[in-house]
Amino acid sequence: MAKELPSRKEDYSLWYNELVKKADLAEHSDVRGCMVIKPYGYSIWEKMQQALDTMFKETGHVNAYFPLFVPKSFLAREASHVEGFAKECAIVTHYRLKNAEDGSGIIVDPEAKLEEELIVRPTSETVIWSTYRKWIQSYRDLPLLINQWANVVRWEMRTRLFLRTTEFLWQEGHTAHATSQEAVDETLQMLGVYAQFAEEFMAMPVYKGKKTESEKFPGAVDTYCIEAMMQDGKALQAGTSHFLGQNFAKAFEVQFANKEGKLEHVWGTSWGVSTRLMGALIMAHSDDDGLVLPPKLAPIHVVIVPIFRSEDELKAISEKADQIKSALKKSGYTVKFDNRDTHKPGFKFAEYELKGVPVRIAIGPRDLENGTVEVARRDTKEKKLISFDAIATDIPALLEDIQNNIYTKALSFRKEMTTPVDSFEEFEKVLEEKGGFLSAHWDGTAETEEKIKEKTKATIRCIPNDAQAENGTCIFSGKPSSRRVLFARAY
RNA sequence: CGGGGUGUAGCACAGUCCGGUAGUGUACCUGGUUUGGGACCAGGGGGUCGUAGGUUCGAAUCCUGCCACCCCGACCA
Repeated sequence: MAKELPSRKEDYSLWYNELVKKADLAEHSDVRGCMVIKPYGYSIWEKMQQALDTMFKETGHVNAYFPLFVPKSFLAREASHVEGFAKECAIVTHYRLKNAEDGSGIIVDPEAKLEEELIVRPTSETVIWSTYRKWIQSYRDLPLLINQWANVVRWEMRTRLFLRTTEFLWQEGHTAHATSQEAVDETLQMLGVYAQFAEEFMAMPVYKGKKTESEKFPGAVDTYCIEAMMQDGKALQAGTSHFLGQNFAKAFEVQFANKEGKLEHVWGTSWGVSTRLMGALIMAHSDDDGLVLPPKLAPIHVVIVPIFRSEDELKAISEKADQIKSALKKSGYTVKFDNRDTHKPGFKFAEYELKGVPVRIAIGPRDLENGTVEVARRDTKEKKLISFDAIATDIPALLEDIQNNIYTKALSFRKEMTTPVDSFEEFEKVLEEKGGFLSAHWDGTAETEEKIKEKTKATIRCIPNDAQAENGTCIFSGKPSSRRVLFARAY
């Protein structure tokens, strides 16, 4: 049929692309590398935003908004930062168009060249730290705990819906502190917030850890991340939290007077998650029938599909549906009653499965007679009849069960896909045959990391925060190592 | 930026080798019959064939330039 998806096992990329389009989440736009997030996809992103925003506020942060444009000179102030982002910047050079004199159309007016080019922000550290300079004078101004919801542009060579687009939506937190310890604590706190969000809301287990020197954020002292496992055995970096040390404070001369009246540079952090989380959500749970949404992020929790032959039947069913709707609304659930008579029930069943609605209730003449409804859950596709009176208690319990079930499923999948390996032969073999995370000893050098990447395309995803001390030898160089790190091929 | 591929109706594609004025499926519209897992029948509307130029009586088709997108690398949230 028209909306059938390709098999997930056969071609994961194709399956992913088709699912994103057919479930009405997003599509490629006519603009290079950019994406249109469609209303249904955006409503899921809004649920994510809400949950995250609440968590940010609970940890003392407030929202603000900073400019889209970064003067070129700002970017240049932090050496490693500019080096990291220089290759992928969109640059505004002119501010006016005009009609071509030969009538060939609209051209850039060469007279309107900017004296200093403006970079479309790839991230906002530079704009924000140049502002913080004005805001921070004394220890009394600290800590400064600000988050921004924004769009950023990174001119990537190759793009993929949600995972890597030229423009993407995200949140970026930027904080300033009086002491190093406080900034480190903040960095780890926000990493914890991300991990909690991924696990509790997205039902997606993540490893928390630290990036290696070569993988860390340009301008950071330390980069921490959460890493998730996708169903095809590739890892996905789902969020990052950076301890910036005094790097940006020094670059932008942000100093404060401490209690002794001495000037000190402030300590910074930044942390972000993006619409990439949408890609993670899709790839963590969905199947060949379409999207599988965790109830906590589903824009529609329950859809009611009526099965009817006549107007009278529809009317009787509608009454029941309204009762269900208001009962579940009281418990905070969103219910959709799809009473369209332009589509058959079978079509609707398939459509809501494609869109990942966690619970479907079907009501037909038989149910009206027996005082029942048919309840189908999206995650396992199980169907059962329950009595009409049980809905108000059974459905909330079912939704909770779905949330737990998909988390448990993802967790056991990740466990299965995390393999300790002790030799390079084994490393290559497991990577090729099974994929997933490989827990292995590494000598700590960038050279070894790079060579393994060259040979296998696997990178060190992180040094897990909870890695236990364990003496071993590096799988590649044979040199001594004191703990295992996580390798994987990644998106 | 290197290597490969594709641009034809909203979407998916055929037609291109061998030039003769636009097709199929699906979606859409109308009418009817249907409705417990993606309905069926009949009728209908919709296309500057990516773009600019060239060859020709005649170009979706041949030639040249340009543009866009996709896949594989390098880069990355």
